[in-house]
Amino acid sequence: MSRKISSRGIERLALYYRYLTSLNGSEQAFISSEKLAKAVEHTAAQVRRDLSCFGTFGTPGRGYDRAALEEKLSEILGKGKNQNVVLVGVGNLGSALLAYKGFQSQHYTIVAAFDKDARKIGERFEGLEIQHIGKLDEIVLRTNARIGIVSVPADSAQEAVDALISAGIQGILNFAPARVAVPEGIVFQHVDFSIKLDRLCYGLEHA
Amino acid sequence: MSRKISSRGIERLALYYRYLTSLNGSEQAFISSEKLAKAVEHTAAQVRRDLSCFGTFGTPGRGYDRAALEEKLSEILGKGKNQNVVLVGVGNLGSALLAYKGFQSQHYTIVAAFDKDARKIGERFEGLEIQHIGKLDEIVLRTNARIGIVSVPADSAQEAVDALISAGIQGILNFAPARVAVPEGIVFQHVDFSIKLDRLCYGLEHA
DNA sequence: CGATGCTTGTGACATCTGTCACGATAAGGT
DNA sequence: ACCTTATCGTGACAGATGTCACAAGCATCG
Repeated sequence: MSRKISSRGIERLALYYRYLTSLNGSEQAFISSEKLAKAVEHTAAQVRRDLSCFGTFGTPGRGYDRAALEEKLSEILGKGKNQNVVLVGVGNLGSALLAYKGFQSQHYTIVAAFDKDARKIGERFEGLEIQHIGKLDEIVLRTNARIGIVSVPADSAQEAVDALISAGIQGILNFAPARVAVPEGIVFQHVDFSIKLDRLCYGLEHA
Repeated sequence: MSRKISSRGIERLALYYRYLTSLNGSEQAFISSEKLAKAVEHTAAQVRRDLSCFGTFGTPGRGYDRAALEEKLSEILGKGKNQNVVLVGVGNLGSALLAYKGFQSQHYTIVAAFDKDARKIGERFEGLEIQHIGKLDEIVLRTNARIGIVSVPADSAQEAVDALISAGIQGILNFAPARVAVPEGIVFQHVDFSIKLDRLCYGLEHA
């Protein structure tokens, strides 16, 4: 309880959770901070510190109850209930994301896909019919989606974000390589491939 | 020159660079740390500090020479020459990455795509013929590619990474949601969608 | 039931990262 | 030539993040 979790700490929690689910069921009933640390490539102290931010659920001499910890992390990360997600921009990246199994497996369901290109409307991807962006409000309302994925080109990103927010979306995962302005209170995450590539390239130059 | 650049600092450099190229050519000949900061949503002091790590190329009273700064950043980031890139795993995500214009535009060229599924070999995507993973060594050698993109499922990630490294690849951009071991000296970057989604979800819960 | 061994939770410390504020410097006008 | 204005570069500071190391706690065994 001693300290506030760091922003990066939250991502580590998600890693811990992913690891725990990956050894699904059985195995050992308890897991030590040491083992957990090895699995996600961090230090044992780091793991304990992160977890201690949300209470004390380890037992000295044994470690953490695997199932209980998994459950607790699920709760902390807000994975208790399924999350409905809408996606805007069904280009190459958008359709890859629609098909990406990594999302579906973990409590996320993409319930609708939108585009503004009239030619795409009506096409089906992965069982979803692409809808016109104009129907966003109605569908967000009906599905109670709280999360929106933006996979449009850079120059349409702000427009897409604005539309999502005005439709009532509270969290946005942006894949467009552009800075966008979001009002206070909206949770925002940016995934930027090309910056990572540049980062890689820098590493190669300065080896 | 005063301080060593931070890891995040490098990503900011890439942002500065992206911004500078976005106002391609003309406009104003000079740009201040203030303007640059606004554009990428950081502070002016941050921008100056980041740039100062690589020398002193601003002029008090005027700012930074736009073209010179762009050139300098290009050099720092190792973008002077074109980089050949190979891609392993042509599933949904892989084909999206092949088509992703964001890469091609900035000094990166995907020169080959590999898969281990025999049914996919020979198919063409974006002008590239998908090759069997067995040809990796030969093609890396011929094209002088230094960077590899991994877009295989989680359980094949380590295998793909090992193959790339033994073929002589020096930098890896991994999209598979898995931890992989890489030897000392290999530059490694991980893009993890689902962790970002989890991060988002946490933000929604603890608003 | 006490001794032993393992592992947690956390105070204190170390390090990394970002911000502030100000002296220094260049350009342009008077 | 000097004053004004704009803006840089950076020392000093502040805050965030990660590591160390150890007292305290539970389990197990003889």
